[in-house]
Amino acid sequence: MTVSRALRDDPMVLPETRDRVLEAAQQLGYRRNELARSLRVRGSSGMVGLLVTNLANPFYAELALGVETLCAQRDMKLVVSNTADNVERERDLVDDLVARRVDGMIVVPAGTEQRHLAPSNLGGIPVVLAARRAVDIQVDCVMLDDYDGAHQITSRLIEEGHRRIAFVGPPAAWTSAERLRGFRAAMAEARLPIDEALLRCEQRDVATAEVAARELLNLEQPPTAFFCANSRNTIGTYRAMRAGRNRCSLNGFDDFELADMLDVPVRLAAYDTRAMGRHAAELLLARIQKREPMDQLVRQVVLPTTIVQYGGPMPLGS
Amino acid sequence: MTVSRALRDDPMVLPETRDRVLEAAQQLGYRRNELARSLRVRGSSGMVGLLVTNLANPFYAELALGVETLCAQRDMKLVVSNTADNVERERDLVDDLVARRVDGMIVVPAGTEQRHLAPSNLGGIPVVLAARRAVDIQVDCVMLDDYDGAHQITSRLIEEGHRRIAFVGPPAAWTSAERLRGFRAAMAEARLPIDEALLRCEQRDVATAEVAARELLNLEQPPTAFFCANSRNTIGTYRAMRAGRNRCSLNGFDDFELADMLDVPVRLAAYDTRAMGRHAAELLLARIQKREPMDQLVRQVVLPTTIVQYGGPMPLGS
DNA sequence: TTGTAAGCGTTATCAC
DNA sequence: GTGATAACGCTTACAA
Repeated sequence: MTVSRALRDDPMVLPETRDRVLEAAQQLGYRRNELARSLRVRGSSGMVGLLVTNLANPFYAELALGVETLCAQRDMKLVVSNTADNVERERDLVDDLVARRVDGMIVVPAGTEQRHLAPSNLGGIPVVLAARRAVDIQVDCVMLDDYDGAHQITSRLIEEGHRRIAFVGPPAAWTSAERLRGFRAAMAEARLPIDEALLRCEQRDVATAEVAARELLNLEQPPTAFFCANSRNTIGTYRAMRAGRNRCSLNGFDDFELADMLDVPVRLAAYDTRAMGRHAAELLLARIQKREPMDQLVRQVVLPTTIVQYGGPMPLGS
Repeated sequence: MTVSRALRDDPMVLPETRDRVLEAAQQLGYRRNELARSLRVRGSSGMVGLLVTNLANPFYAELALGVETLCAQRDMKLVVSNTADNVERERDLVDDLVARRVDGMIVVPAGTEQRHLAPSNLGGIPVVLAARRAVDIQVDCVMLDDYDGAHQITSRLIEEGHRRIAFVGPPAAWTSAERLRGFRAAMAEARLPIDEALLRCEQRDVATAEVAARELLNLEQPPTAFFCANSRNTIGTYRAMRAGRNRCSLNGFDDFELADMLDVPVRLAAYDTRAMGRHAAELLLARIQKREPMDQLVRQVVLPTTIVQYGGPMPLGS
């Protein structure tokens, strides 16, 4: 008992005793068993769960780092898993995190089926959604102003005279859908028709994006500009443009390394991914520490995007 | 007790009873407490620790994904932390992983001071080192043939007639030191002197690498070729070359996205990072399952590098 | 096939 | 200030 107190820096123990205990522990290589501790002290396993769709994507890696940084400050450990955009798997992983009694979790939801993320299914463990919006559930989330970023970029293209603008992006997980919505809205506001043949939303990686872009470039009436809904698609499109020696306007979502070094001007809706991770962690840690019931009042953080332009003037339309 | 058995799929329970239990559990949203379970069943918290130096570095993100993939197959969870190349922090994190009774851990050691990673200090928990060599301790590790990759690249440069070759890299953590050793060896074999003014080993990120490369390019006798010890330095050097409109031979370690799209030819010692993560996880899982004492026989996996060349013929020396 | 008792390593509570 | 006792939720061993 005294050992327990000493290791916990409880003031109810003589400094001398404390020192003797610590020394003995040192000698024996003794370490308090955190498993046993968390079993007794409920609501403090000292672990936070993080579920992302693809760890190797620089985007989520940055997000993870942001989360980790903040958690590390509070001496909390991160349990990270990959959902691979699979809702089934996500459900299982969430389940496991609950069973492990993590103090909270941050999830990039794989889909719009999110019932398993509702507070009532988590035994009171707080959740924060990141990067994607909550659908039909009341939980904190931090996301990007996807709609606005897409709207801004599209509007600029229209101002520059573009009429045939292609949209290439990943399957319509929420963020991509929002970006498409911003694109459509900007076109509608300018009373421009959308050629559905110029919309391609199935590309998850660079290789498939390149194929899709090439097909678009080979159309009888190719687009004069591309709006790519994420970095994978921007890079794939760039590859296709370069291979075909095409010269149209390249625009996209997400900044990426070397974007400013391409031999084609690029305009991007950029943002601070790491900050997003930090914000998510902040929301979560606030819930954890204040022990607020999850149904308190839901907080939403929407981070802005910044339009950046690399490599000289953008090609004009028509 | 029967519940415990039913949830564990113990055959010693009537199928009917089992079904009733499972249904009730479903109804009540009951989940077995994994913390309590791991407390009783020693050596199976179902968690693996992963310590990397920088999560946001695509290199480690890929490594993490490789590890995660394999662990997920065995239904093990990953506790990931960032050491930020800080040995003190690494020591604390290792300590915490031991206290959490992880089933094993994979560590990218921050330095050469690795006593805290020796089996005797881990209470029997197996470790595998990744990416960097074990120093003065007997543990499994999986690494790259850093020496050979650097040697090959340098040799080619010499064949191409280069005499003034600059080496730019991060501080001499093991991998960088090995690469420098390979560089020196190739030069020595060709009986070429090394101009120590062309060696810069302090750059951890792209920005500082760019500065270092610019300084080298501004020397009275600038190098005719660069050998960069990692992707951060390769990219930084590329930026400096491009800004200065210099045209010398660009070579480096690590493949990276868009390397093939630069407007300068590049030669790289490339390798499969994800495979490295998988190998590390395989070694670890083997130890975990076989419950081999850590001092059994140490396994080392050395992964080869492949020289790739992008963007046409490389500039010749002299 | 099911239930009982003990114990995993810690901490809350209450005596001393 | 220190120590005994019970309890956290589970599983192993054994009895019913």
